[in-house]
Amino acid sequence: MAQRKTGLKPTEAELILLNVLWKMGPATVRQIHESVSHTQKTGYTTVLKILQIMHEKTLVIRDESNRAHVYAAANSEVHTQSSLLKDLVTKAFDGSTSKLVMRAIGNSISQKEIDDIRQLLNGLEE
Amino acid sequence: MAQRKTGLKPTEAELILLNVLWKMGPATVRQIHESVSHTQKTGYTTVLKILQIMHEKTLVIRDESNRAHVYAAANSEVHTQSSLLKDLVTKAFDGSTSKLVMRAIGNSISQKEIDDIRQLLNGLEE
DNA sequence: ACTTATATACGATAACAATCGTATCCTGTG
DNA sequence: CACAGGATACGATTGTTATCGTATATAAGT
Repeated sequence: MAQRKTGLKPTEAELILLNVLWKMGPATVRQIHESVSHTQKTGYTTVLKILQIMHEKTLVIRDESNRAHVYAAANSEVHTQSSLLKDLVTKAFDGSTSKLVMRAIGNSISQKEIDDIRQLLNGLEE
Repeated sequence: MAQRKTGLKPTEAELILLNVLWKMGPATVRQIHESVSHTQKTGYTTVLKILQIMHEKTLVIRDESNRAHVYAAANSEVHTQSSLLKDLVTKAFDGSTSKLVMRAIGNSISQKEIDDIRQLLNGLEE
């Protein structure tokens, strides 16, 4: 029931690694594992394996010119965020972005965040 | 790497069934399957099985007083939506709700939706 | 050249998700 | 009361995710 073809959604663990790559930029497995091990207790080869799988899925690209391969996210953070949001909108919000937005806002949000959003709305209108 | 204890996230298939229950209210397996089979080609016993699992996970409650058990969502749509959003915010938006909101709005949204959101922001401010 | 440290590759495993087939169990009707 | 229709229960199967252990390869010192 999951799509394998186009528009593949990163799994839980994959998303964690992508976040690291977006923050750090291209990095070796060792660097990625180092970074991730602050919060996760996952082993080195596990991270390696996940990255290899992500490579097959083309979620990351890698430079193999050096012995220690250098991995980088294949898609931008923005692109991936949009994709995940779109997925959630269709599956849990009846396809309505505004429903999602209003639910998100309703949850809890600061005055500054409200201002930021209003600002964005103004910018959108022309 | 998934939490089993509290705050359990419905899976793909489970979310589809929850959506049906939210729309229809309490329903039997047959009714649910009927409704879902318009868009999914899933079998009757599959739906039954998923509902049984959801019952174990307490995602649904059921009334067994009649032969055909009557299932109902254990949590409200709003509650579940909020929970899913919170999950996504922490995993893909660095914990920032406004980042998520702005990304969602940036995606594509109609004038009416913009108005709706602005309305809500105004209401929030006192 | 040998050894050591470090990389990747590969295969196995356990948990979970999704899907059914089959068995079993009511229950209303003739 | 027997039985046919329809409901739940119970595995079994397949695919995916996450996790490692072990094997193998390679580069750098000594």
